[in-house]
Order: sequence, then C-alpha cells, then structure tokens
Amino acid sequence: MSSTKLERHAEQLSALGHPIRLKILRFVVTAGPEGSAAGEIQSHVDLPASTLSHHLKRLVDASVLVTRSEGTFHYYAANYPTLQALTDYLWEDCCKNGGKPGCC
Amino acid sequence: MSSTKLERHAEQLSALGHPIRLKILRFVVTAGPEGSAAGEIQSHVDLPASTLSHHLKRLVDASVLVTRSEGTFHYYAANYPTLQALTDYLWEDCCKNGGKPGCC
DNA sequence: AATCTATTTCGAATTATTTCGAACCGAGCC
DNA sequence: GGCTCGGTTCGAAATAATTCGAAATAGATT
Repeated sequence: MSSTKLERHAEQLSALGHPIRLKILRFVVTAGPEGSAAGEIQSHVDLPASTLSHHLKRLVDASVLVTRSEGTFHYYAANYPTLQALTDYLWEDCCKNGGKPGCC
Repeated sequence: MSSTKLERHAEQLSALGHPIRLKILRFVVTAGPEGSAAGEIQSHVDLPASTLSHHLKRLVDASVLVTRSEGTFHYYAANYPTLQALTDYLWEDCCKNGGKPGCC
C-alpha cells in the first residue's frame, strides 16, 4: 500500500524488463485501446497458458496493462496514461543542476 | 553477444526496474552530461560501496549509463540516446492495427 | 446438469538477483 | 617503497523471479 512514486515506477520498469513481457506489451500496444484477448496473446508468444497468465498478472499488478472481461474472454490493453507518466519520469528534472542547454 | 533489439531493451528496462538503480539514474540525469562521481552517488543513495558498484555495473552493462575516469574518480553519466531509444520503443507501432486516432 | 472452452490459481523445482564484508587494484603523495 | 584514498571484484548467503503441469474456476452450449 505505502509505496513511493519511485517504487511504483521501478515496479513498472521491472515488469517491462523481461523479454516476454515486453513482447506482450508491444503486441497489445499495436492492438490499440481495445487490447487483445489472452488467447490471441498466447498464440503470439507461444507459451503455456499458466506461464502467460503469470506474466499478464505481473503487468496488470504494475498497472502497465488494464484488463476487462467479455464472457469467458479476458482482454488486455496498454494503460497509456501510466506508460506516458513512466517515460516522462525518466527525464524529469533533467540537467536541473547546471546542464548545458540541449542535453535532453 | 547475439541479442535482439527486444532483448536489449528488456535488459535496459530491467536494469532500471529496481528502486536504487532508478534513483541512481535520476540523480545522474539531474547532474547533466558530465555525470557524477561514484562517491557523490554513494552519499546520495547511502549504500556500501560494493553494493553500489554492483548496481552501477548493471546500469553500464545495459548501456543506460556511460562511465569515464579522471584520476581515481569514476564518473557516471546518463546515456541520453539509449534512454531516448528505449522510451520510443515502447510506443513504436502504436495502434498500427486499426486503433482510433488519438490513442497515443 | 453435463460439458466444452478460455483462463487463472496452486505448488514446487529451478534459476537469477540482491546484499555486503573482505580482499584487491590503481593513482597520487610523502 | 610504503601509505592512503576512491572504487571494483570475489565469494557466499538470503531472497525473489521464472517455469509449467495439474487442478480449479467461470461462462457459454447442448
């Protein structure tokens, strides 16, 4: 519950810091805001369902992905605002301490 | 050696996916292109030198940071082009498959 | 209600990460 | 040479992540 902004963002980067999970993100990013179903993702990454489910949970827990159900299908989509905030965070305060202009 | 773009980027995200290493990155980012010496970083993160050195090595190995020596001082600076390419990678091909405009 | 389909949870083995003291290395100085 | 200062490498223990089969769940279909 109590976690700083630094810790939440580290968790998000860590969630993305695995080849399979990064591949999953990029797949659902291309799929747009509707996202794609777990089964579609599975045939793209070619993994046992239980392993895939673990990775999807990790991404949702870090709120990199959002999920929604339609019948028995579970759709996963990129959480665009979270992703934007994450990439912004890396550059925040860049060259605050006397950097030459143009360093970022 | 043989590693795909996906794997290299996953490694970079994984390197940043640790609270201490993310804190280190943000510290050297504010320090600008000259970076800061290991000792300065150490007093900012308050860690045994050996632990810090391990984290710095991880960041340099992922080429998130670059390093240079001046006498006995070892300076670390953010690798801006690498960081830029990394953040771009996450959004690449966004909504390629029929996303509504404005989704990214 | 039985069954099929889509997906998650459990459990346990394997593998990787994190941590830090102790030993080590290189540069500068007396 | 011998000493100190700034950092790194070694080694080994504690902790966490990854993997996947088997069992469980939940909705749709007959």
